[in-house]
Amino acid sequence: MNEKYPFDEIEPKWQAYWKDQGFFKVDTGCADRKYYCLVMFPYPSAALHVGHGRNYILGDAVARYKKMQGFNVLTPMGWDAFGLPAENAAIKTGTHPRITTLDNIATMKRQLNSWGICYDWDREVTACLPDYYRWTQWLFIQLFQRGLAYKAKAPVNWCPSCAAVLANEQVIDGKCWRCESEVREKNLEQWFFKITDYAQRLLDDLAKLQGWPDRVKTMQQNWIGRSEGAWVEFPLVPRGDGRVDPRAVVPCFTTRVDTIFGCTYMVVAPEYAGLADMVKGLPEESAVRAFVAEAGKVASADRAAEDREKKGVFTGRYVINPYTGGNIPLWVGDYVLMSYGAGAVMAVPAHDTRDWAFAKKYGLPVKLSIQNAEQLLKLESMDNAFCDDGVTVDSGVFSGLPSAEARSRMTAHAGEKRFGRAMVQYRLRDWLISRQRYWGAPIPIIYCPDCGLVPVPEKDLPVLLPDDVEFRLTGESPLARSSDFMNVPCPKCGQPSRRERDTMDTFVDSSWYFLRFLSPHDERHAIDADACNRWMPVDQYIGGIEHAILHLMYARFFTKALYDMGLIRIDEPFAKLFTQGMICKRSEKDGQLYKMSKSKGNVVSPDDLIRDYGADTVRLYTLFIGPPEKDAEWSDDGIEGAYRFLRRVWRRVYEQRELLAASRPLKPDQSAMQPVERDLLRKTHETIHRVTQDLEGDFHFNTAVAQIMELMNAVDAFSPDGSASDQRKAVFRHAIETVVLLLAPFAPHLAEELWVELGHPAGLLRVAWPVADPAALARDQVEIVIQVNGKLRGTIMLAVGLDKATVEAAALAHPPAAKWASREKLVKTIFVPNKLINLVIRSQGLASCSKA
RNA sequence: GCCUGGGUGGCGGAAUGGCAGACGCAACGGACUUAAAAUCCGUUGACCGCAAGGUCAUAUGGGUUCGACUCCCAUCCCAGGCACCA
Repeated sequence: MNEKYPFDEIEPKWQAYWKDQGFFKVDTGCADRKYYCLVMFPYPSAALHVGHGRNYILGDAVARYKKMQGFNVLTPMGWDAFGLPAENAAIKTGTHPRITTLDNIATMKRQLNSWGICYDWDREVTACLPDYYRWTQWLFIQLFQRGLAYKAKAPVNWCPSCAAVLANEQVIDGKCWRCESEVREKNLEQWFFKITDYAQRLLDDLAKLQGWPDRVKTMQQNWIGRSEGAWVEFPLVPRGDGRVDPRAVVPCFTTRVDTIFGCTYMVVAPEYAGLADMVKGLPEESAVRAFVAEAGKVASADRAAEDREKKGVFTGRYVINPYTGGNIPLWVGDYVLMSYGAGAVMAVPAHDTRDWAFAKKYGLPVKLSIQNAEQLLKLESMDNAFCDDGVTVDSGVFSGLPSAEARSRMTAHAGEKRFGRAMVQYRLRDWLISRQRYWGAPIPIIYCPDCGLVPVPEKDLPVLLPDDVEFRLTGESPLARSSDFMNVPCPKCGQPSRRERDTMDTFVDSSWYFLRFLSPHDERHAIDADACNRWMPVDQYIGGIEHAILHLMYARFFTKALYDMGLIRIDEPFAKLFTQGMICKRSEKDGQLYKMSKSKGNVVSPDDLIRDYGADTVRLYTLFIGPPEKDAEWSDDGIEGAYRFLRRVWRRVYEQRELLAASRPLKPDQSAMQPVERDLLRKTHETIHRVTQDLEGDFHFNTAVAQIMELMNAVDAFSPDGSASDQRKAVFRHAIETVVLLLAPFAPHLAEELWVELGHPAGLLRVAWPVADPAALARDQVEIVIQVNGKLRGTIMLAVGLDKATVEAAALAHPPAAKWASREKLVKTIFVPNKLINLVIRSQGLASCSKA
């Protein structure tokens, strides 16, 4: 050992040691004290920056802490390795995505290792390799066979830049989640997963997720968007020319059936299926057609903008309000969405802001059907709709009812008269999973002219990606141009057929990988049910908030679907979820704070930092930077502080090496201790207690590290010399050993090295996490805060456990407090044992005033 | 508009009813050094005061309480989610 802190020597040494010792190898046959710690597996984009590092460092610290607590810790890692960036690179450079992806994986794996992050690499899974995507395809077929995967023509989100469709969850503010291009609507035949079948369970089971942050649950709840209401059918008034309508009713969904007596017109979406038939041959037909054509040209994102002026035209048709029997005009309007409810709305301008605006614009009638209990509504003086609940008026037999009651009675009435019923609608749409791209798992379906859609038989899986493709951006899957791939006999009848050309959304790959980690090399099954039932759910899942809806909802859906298939016996995959904040850095260009990204030019490479300061410093600073659930700003100065601290710990052990070697472990005899020794012993155990609490709570690594720094400050202040008593040396040694143990999850290399220097056998992960000794925590004197009228006026040291009267007397004898108290009349005293005494005083004059 | 969070020194942040600013960074002063780096010691919320000490201070304004960063009400601002979803 020497004075210099040789991180560059010790770090590779211990990394090799952990690997050789197989510290994180797990036998999933046994699940005693199991702890499945999982960090979201990354897309192998290129190289990691320190912002990415936060997840892995958090996860590694948790895994090491749990390991030291004696848990059987499973921490696997893999690669979400299919995806567009690699294919886009191939279009530019011609290099096959497999090559760039595997290269990137090698780089990132090296970086994770150099960070000292330990995984059970024997369980590594790589989504783009056939031994994984074979099972992704198998799972697709299981979903297909249960009707949970289907093909349908529908208006879908098309990203022109990615030349592929997107799921609803992947459109953020009308833009592609990956490249931020404006998304366009296209009517295409695509593959969907029927996640809407699970809407209610996905919503209900959020209640089971006690270990999830509320905001993630709220986001999923909003996304699922359940609303209760009624389905009401409005009969079409037969047309005058004798033609018969194919469908005689126009149904709509409403959450406000209580307002229906105020419904003065009805509006259908421009895409409404029966619209062309309804207007055929009418004088209004050409105007309706022109309107529909015009609405189709506007991007759906623009149409959805709330401040956009609503437009519409009269269809020439009328419908009958089934409650009033009255005729009301049927309009077509661009503010009605085809994709929600029935694609039609009953318009109640008096009680709906949007209908109000539309009615005012086109001069449609407005009728009150709800009164406000607090303030009488008058149509003449209203300048907007009244949208709150109230009491029904002018509503026939339903008049005079509170809104809630009116809704239930009126819905029941619709049921009796068979023109409607209660209904629940969800905002959630089915998950669009086909992609017109190469670098994904091929959808294992064959189109036979006679048999139709035929799933690829299990024995023929995987459907391998062909190599004879050219990477071009055409909007059609490159697979379509591989004749070897496309042409295949029908598995059922043998006649020439064609394969599905699209590949699956990469979110399918990540929807089940946490199960595959439990049997990564199983060549006969996708999932090992026994291992899953023993080891699932994941005890602690760690990842970014950006997946609050996307990955985290898809994975929940998959788990539930697999549960229903009887493949596993758990129906929620992640017991606890931790979403860490992003690490940002100020851009040198504009001084603004941005998430680290290559395009912003504000990335910090871990490679340089590990070279200059060592992995432990980078880890410690990353944990210390702030509360882990919040975003944080990377500071180059901050890392110096972490480095200084670790070097100080190293130097202290080095400087005191002889004394440390000479000190015997002593049963601390507190009665014989001097106060400074007693204080350091107490500080040591307080630190153990608080660090453990911080880790057991919400991973407050920042305060945990601060506690250890405080203990180290106390150790430095203590600094015994060679002539110190055995007792003193032992207390010192105990404190510094505790620093080393507590640092083990955070700065593991340094901790391992110093542990050996302190004369212990190698292998800190086998050492039990320290437990605070209550006897050491005890104190015989406490500092009591003296307040006068709630203001701090001094502190005194007193024996522990004194009663109120004694403390009050001591406080009154304390000069500064006595000065304040003596002037006035003592009214009462508030006493918090061992903590505080508050003397409440009133001036004589004031006291008499208040009596008067 | 609705739903979540949040607003504390020069900076990152601590404290969830009981000493506001732990810990770290930066800054300043000092020691060591030919010098620098590193290290060590000290100061550091604002204001008044020679000092003892005092006053103010946790977005703003009220309230509850012996006592409020913490609880309640209102307002402003910031971030995230949802949003023409009937």
